[in-house]
Amino acid sequence: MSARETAELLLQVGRLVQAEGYDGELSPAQWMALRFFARANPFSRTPSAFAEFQATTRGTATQTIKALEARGYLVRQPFKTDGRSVSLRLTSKGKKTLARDPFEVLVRAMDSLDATERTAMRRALHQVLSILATSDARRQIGGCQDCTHFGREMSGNPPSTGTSAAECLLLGVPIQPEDVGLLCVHFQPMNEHREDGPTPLNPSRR
Amino acid sequence: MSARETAELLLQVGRLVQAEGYDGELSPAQWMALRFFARANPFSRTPSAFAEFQATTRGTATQTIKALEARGYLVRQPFKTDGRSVSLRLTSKGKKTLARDPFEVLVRAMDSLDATERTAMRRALHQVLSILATSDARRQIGGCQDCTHFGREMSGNPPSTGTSAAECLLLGVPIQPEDVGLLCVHFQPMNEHREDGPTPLNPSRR
DNA sequence: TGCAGATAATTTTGTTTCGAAACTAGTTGG
DNA sequence: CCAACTAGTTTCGAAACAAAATTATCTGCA
Repeated sequence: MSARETAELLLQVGRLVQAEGYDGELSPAQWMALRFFARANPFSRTPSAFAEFQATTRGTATQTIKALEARGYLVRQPFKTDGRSVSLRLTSKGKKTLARDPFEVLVRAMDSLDATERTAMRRALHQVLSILATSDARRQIGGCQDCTHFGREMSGNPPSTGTSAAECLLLGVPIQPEDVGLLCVHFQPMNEHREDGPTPLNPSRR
Repeated sequence: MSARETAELLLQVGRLVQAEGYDGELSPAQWMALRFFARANPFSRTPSAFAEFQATTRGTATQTIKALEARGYLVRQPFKTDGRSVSLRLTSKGKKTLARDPFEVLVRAMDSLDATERTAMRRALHQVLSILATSDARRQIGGCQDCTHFGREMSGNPPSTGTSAAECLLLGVPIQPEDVGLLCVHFQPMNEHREDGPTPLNPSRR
């Protein structure tokens, strides 16, 4: 019983925040895109990554992005290494706008919880999210901290003074310290490896 | 920092569950309506109440309801006491459908949490919800348990064997025991009374 | 090398959702 | 009996959306 009640509360909060998104300036989907591109790491600032994050199709994602681009919130930049991909970046207007994100009311609400409560909530949400993701064969997107592919290699010989270099074991490339906390499409949660081979990046939605 | 992270997780869960709603049979808004009318008390089975619950406009609510009605999930019944109001009720088809609610995956996910975690989460969500509601001058909707207008009156003289009759102090009418847990438009949360007189039921949205 | 198949993004199409505003009809209070 | 209010509906235009087709690019393999 309590499970259903809690689930309903969660849904209700989600709905309220969503409704908050219709603030005249941007739509909920557009806010989400702005948030995503602000927090995605360099590998992941693409329409496809956003589509996956938003649990929608690439077509829809493209349209959302196009609208933001046309109004000067985002700029695109082709990848050097892959001519098909494009990288989206927030303009200064985009960054400034993000400060007015209606979602901030939720952040403030969270802030008013005491620390233990908030921690419990975060852990619980984390678990719920991973259950949802597996039950629906949907990939989740997260940062390096909890990712299987994250590796740290000590360099510098005196261990006490050595610096640790972050690296993505999947791509075999170094990771800038400031990028560790950012969202990544290649995110693979710890302790639940899948056996279906290389990452399927084009999920057939229902 | 942790506040923002937690808020983002919450939003993400909300988004996933929302996407879950597109299951071919009904839309997310329609699922929500079905859930609402299944859980609303007799006072509250109206389009206006649903609009408020869903944090949307009455126009939009009407359309959602109309679609469900046309397809046999809901039936309408005019109020006897007020010729303007209508009361919506789930048909047996509607009830049967609710068993397939995609939202159930969230309930199951909640169920897999251990009890203390779930309780913490519920308390936290509760608090977040009331903060959001006040910050946006939006009414929340809940059941009698936490409502200011809820009164219990002892009847039957030997106190040990007496039965308690539930009553709504706002409307001055008795409440059936089975209705106590249901959602009510007139819900007024405990310990945060407002001073703006009688309930404003037609909030000008933004 | 050349070609088949996969992938990234976009375009297109038709449906659905949504908010806003206008509108109808019933109600309430003076 | 009339003005103000309220419940619900209708209409409209702007989006969000999924689905499918399209283009350009990349990758693997023969």
